[in-house]
Amino acid sequence: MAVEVAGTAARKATRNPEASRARILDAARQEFVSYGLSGARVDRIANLSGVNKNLIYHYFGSKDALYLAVLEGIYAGLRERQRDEDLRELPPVEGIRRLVESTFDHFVATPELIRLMSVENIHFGEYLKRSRSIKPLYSGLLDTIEILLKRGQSTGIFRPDVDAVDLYLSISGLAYFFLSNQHTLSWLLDRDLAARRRVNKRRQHVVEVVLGYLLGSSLAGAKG
Amino acid sequence: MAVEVAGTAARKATRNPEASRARILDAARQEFVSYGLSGARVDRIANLSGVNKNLIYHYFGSKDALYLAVLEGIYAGLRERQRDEDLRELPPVEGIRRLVESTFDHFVATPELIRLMSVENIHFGEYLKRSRSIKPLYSGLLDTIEILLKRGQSTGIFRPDVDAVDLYLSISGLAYFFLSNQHTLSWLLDRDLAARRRVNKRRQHVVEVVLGYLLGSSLAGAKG
Amino acid sequence: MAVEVAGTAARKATRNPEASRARILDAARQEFVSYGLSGARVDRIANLSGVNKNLIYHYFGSKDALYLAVLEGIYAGLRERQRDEDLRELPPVEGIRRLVESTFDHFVATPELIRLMSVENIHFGEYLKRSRSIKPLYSGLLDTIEILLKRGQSTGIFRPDVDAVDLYLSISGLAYFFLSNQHTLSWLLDRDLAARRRVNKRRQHVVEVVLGYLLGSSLAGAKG
Amino acid sequence: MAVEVAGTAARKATRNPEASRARILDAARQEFVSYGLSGARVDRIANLSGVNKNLIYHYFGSKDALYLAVLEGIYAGLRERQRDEDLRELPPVEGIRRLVESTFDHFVATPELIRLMSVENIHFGEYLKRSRSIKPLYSGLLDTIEILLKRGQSTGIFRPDVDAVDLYLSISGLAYFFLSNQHTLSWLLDRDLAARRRVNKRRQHVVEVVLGYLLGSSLAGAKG
DNA sequence: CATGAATGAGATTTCATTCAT
DNA sequence: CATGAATGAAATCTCATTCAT
Repeated sequence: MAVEVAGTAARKATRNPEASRARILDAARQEFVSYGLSGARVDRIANLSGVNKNLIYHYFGSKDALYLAVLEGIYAGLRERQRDEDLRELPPVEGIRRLVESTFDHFVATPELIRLMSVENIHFGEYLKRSRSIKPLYSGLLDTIEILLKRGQSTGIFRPDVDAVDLYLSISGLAYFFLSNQHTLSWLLDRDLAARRRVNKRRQHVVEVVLGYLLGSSLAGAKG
Repeated sequence: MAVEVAGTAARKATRNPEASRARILDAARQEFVSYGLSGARVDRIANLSGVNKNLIYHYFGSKDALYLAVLEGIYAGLRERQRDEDLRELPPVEGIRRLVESTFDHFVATPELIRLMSVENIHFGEYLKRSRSIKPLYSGLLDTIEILLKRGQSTGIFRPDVDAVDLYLSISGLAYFFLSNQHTLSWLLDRDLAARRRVNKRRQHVVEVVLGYLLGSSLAGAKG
Repeated sequence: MAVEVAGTAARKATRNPEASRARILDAARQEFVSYGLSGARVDRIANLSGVNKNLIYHYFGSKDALYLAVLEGIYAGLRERQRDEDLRELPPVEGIRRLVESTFDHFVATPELIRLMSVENIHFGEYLKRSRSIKPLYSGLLDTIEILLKRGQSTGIFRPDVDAVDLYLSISGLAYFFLSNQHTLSWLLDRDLAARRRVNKRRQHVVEVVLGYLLGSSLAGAKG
Repeated sequence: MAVEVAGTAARKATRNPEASRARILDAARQEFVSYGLSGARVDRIANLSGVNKNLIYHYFGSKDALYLAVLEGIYAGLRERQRDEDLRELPPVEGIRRLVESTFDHFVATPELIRLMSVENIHFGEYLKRSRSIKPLYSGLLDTIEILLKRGQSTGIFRPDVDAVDLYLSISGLAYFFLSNQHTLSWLLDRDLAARRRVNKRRQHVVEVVLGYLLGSSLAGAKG
């Protein structure tokens, strides 16, 4: 009888275990994203998902385990979209540009990701480390970067001595900080960092910084 | 003649309000940094600081107000050390380099700052916005960057069309992400990002990225 | 097959929400009546009602809200028993006599009412004013008095110029003070005002005062 | 140096034990009157009186003892003003009228008295009973009433069989209820009972009720 | 006489979790 | 599979009172 209605309001029982499970996960993601791990409330998750609180424990065992399930789902989405393997064949500059842009875009499109990454680091990454599913997602990422770097360096367009890890951290960090700390920064700098124009501008800037660094002569490293 | 003993164990009452207040703030900083706002426990702060729990409420009024006091203290420290005004007189490249380095160094030296910034953004910056003391600290920062940029651009060493806000976000972000997300990144990338060598290398990299971007021709922005 | 045992000792959980709610309300009434609002203790209410303390918050939200619920229950009982509408048809003297007696009797039968009225006035009636349910109970009362007064005055038995509000206040006040201040008055006047004989005597006295006033010539108002 | 300033704001230390003691009592009266015994806060009394909290304990020993001191002060004032002995010589009607009026007037002039009487009865009169000073104040009251009654009855103007205790309770109760329950009654009856006109009207009404009863034929007691 | 600092016990309220059906 | 009722432990906060000077 129950009609599935999209939205966030509470709904009636479905007698459909898959749907219940999914709705719990959905609500939990919202809750953990909004309030962090300690700040999240199981009661609110139950209300939001429209299921009985006990079902949450039935399916997930504990608040912590539920958080971990949410975390895994979010990270899976991140790496799925980055799909870096496709980039390996591209011309190096184009490949890097695409990697920078897709990283930036995914961060922008999934603010939940940013917040959960912050939350997880507040908790010293201990839940991430418990996960079996997340780490494998990262296996190919550095390889992709390394391949693009090597190809770019072999033709002399990219500066030598660029570390793939550092480059990855820079690509992510240039987008991440801007987004993760948007609330404090907007206030402190008197700019609305969430404004569409600002975001677009930032995207271009990040690309320029990464490519400017890679393409620039290494003189920059010399004493100013 | 109670001897002041350094460390974290509880101590006896001091009958010295300044000292009590300071010890509470100290313990609170540790607690909020370790567990976030929701995860922090007033009991632990009382134990850690060696004062009666009530004294915390006597001096600070509430857990939230105590958090705000900690936040203000931390931010004051950040901007105090950045002391950007001194940099305005330097040659532009040198000025930027110093700004990058001091930002990086302060972040590294004050891991508490990074964590509290994360915590605060998880809470949408609402406590920061309540503070009267923090925002003024940021008033001169963008001016400094703008001055250095202008001077560098007027002699043609810096690329044109660089936005001071974007530059500041990049300088900070390149250091911040690496530090704030150290726990998850170390695990996912199979590198110990906290290792001294890694940190030093990162410092140099960040300088190179920023200067590489500023000094590089703007061709980088062109299609790959 | 848990057997319901009457009394005030704690009982096991009933898994019957109506019963739990009722037991909480019951215990709360006793507690607020005995100690006032500030003096009441949620812990005692929990013990007395035999439920977990949290259940009180689950059902009522806060100590204050629980107090309001108790207050509403008590007032509802008062006006229900007064059932003044029935009196409108009676001969005026008989109607007033019955009103006086039923008011007196209900006050005597429900000492909790008197105490809660005192408690509420100590708190400036602020909870009463928050209630949506109480005020409507009083809508017909003054009408009833007015009707009886008019009819008695038209035949000349009741003195003219009697204000219904004043009459109601006198009817209530003559009974109320005797009961509400019983403890101090018994001590100060060296009489046991709670004694059955005294109460019966007082009941008769109150009727006589009210009717004596209404039936007497208005000469009494003249300078002695 | 310290200048004595009238008012309720906190003042500096006076090094004047009598003044300090008086100021504490003053503030305590306000506090107990406003919030009752359980609701009163020692901290507020200290602030209000402008003395160190410890001094309160120095002079009065405990919150309870301070409350008792306030209570005694208030009751002393009541009986002092009633000065019923003066009334014994008056013509009976005049004597009763004066007693009614002075009781009413003192209640109106000293709202604190009404509230403390309520507070004390909420606490079952247990503090009053501990007082040595209060009870003696009431010794002559019933005698006065009895004398006036006897004289009025001997000349036939007053009805026979009037109990002095009942009469006293009626005189007080007719004024007390109107004042003590002003907050709830004003709300429930949709009348501002605190309005000057209302109070004046009530005063006259109370006199009329008492004298109407005393002067009326005892037929009123007969079945209506 | 007087004070500012500090305390301990206990108050209200919260919250993850389990019970009984 | 699913639920509404209930719980225990612990959280934040309050308040009368005492300490040390």
